[in-house]
Amino acid sequence: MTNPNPSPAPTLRDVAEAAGVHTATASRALNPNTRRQISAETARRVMRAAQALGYQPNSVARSLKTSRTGTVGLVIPDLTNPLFPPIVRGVESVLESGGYHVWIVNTDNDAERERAKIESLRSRQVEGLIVATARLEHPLLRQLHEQGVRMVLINRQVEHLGLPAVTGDDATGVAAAVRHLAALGPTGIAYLSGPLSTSTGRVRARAFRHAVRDLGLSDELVVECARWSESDGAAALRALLDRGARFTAVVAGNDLIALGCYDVFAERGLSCPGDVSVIGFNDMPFLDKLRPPLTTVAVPHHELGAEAARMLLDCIDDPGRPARTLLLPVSLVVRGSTAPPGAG
Amino acid sequence: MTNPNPSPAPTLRDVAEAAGVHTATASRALNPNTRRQISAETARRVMRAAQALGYQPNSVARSLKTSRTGTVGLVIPDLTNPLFPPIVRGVESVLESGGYHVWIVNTDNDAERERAKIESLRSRQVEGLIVATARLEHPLLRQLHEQGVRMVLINRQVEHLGLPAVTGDDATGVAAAVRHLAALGPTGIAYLSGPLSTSTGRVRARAFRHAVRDLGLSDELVVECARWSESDGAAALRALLDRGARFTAVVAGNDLIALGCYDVFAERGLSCPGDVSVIGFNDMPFLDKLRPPLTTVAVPHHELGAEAARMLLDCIDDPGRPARTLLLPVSLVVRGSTAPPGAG
DNA sequence: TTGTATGCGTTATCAT
DNA sequence: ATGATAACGCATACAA
Repeated sequence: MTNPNPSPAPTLRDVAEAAGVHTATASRALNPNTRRQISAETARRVMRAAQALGYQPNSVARSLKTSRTGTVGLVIPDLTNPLFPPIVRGVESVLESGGYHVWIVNTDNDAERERAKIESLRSRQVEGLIVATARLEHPLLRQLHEQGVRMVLINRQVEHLGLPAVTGDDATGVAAAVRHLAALGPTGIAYLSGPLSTSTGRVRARAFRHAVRDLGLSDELVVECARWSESDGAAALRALLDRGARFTAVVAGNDLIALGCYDVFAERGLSCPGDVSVIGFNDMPFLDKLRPPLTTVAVPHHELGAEAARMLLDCIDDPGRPARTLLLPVSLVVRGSTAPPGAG
Repeated sequence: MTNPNPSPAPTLRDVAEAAGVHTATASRALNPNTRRQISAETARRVMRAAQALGYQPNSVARSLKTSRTGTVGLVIPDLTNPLFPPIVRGVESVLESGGYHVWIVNTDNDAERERAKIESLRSRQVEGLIVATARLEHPLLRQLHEQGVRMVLINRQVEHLGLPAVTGDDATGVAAAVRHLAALGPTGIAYLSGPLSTSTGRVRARAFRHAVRDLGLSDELVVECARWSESDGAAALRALLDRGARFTAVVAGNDLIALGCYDVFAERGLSCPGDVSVIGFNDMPFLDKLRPPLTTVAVPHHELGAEAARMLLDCIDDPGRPARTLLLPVSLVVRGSTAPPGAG
């Protein structure tokens, strides 16, 4: 049953010999596009031989010959962040129907690892890249762009680079969050920002300042988190509390940062939403089952991935086409973590 | 800035010409293993030329020549299940330090998609497979095994196939869960099983029956879920309640099924753990923030992935080595979803 | 319709 | 130490 020493995989040559034709003929018979050049009879013979031998074309050889691999790379900062798997699925759903295969790599938010992984993707001749790790300053992406690498950014952008990108409408989402909190009653609103080295962090933070100022509120209560993580969110909120800031509502840069607030509430004996309301960003799975259920801004992650994939296919088909930025609509999802101050 | 028509990537030949040597010499100079055959002087010249041209070796061509791709495939049923990303990370961490790259594919729990993806991986000449989609009856995996494909199963096994596998110690975990519930007081315990077409489903269900029988309790309260999902878990619990079953505790086949129970509790006005205790399996992220925090059995997913990767490396190094099954220890994590009947 | 010949970019086996 | 040559498996321009 076990077969430690399998016979080598059959090649096109084996098929051709079995069918009594030349490899060129076999190649044409096996390829749907060229099959019509071949008599139906020989085509059948070849295909039968291939079937019998269990022939599977060697994509490596084919790619070398055609200089087309039919693969694109997808660069993700952290697959364990629930935000990204739906993006992956969206990307795959479109690219697969376009005949492409997706090579997912994880960078762990590490620039050196990112460099190595992208280098590996390129050496494997991917035909394009979908990148979710962009920072505002990103020499590597800049360089790739200058080298003519087909590339679409997702969720985040690079400054002054004119790269095609698909993101959620962060500014509108943050504004909606702030308005929702303000409508609950007079209040001070704090903002726990994601890293300002990313466009997402920067855009949301700026939108927060604008939104609170428009309402005549203070825009001073802002703390930056070093990473988009629970622990950094917790640290930021602790810092805010420790400096004696007065507020009854928190907007978090994303859901993970909001979850960090939950930890601090427990530590400090604060009730949410009674003492402090919190609002997240992304609407990652299972937020409705938290204590309390987290109010958040829903971003259509699957669609984000799908649209980015479509854009990449367009880039590959027509390299000269101008770069577009697509902003997908977001929506406020009100749950139990926001309420009028002093209520519940 | 934009470069729609980039110059073609430099090849080894370009480097050789620039350095004034033959391609063979350039190849040897650039490869750390063969560099010592070359004079230090020419090696330097070649490497400098490569640097200057921005040369990157073409892995496709190299793979064709060496018949080694340095890649392995990782077959995942559903990346959006929070259980799998940590496994992916574990696999990657080991394989990368072994010089391999991981190609992740998502099957969406669909057999046809699985077949297509694995075929694609094979045509791309992956050197081995780590498979997390196994069913007890799995003709495709059986066939691959007979063809001598190097393969390690993770989390689930195939019946009667003697494939190397790494899983959590499900039976011990379920037994611990049942004992925990029994210790809380006299009670009827129900079991919401995962699909019995998977080894994980089968092993856990059997362990449940044994555990309750050992305690002199009924083993009749078992319902099978068609999939490992929240909605199927909810449906199973509804079915149990609708047939008037009497129980004060539920063991769920995994955490998602347990989350489905939360939905039904809300629908039917049941309090957890007051009316019914629930216990999950896996300890996926964020369970501690649920209402109530979910008691569960923690499985070391990262380690699962890492060990499977080590096993695969062993299989590749020594194809003749006998298949081993590795059972990693699990641990009960008691949180708020379990309590003595009628309490809190 | 089919066969012949060539080359994709690289490495390995010969020579020298 | 380096160069010449061939070959990996396949697809295609060209010839027949």
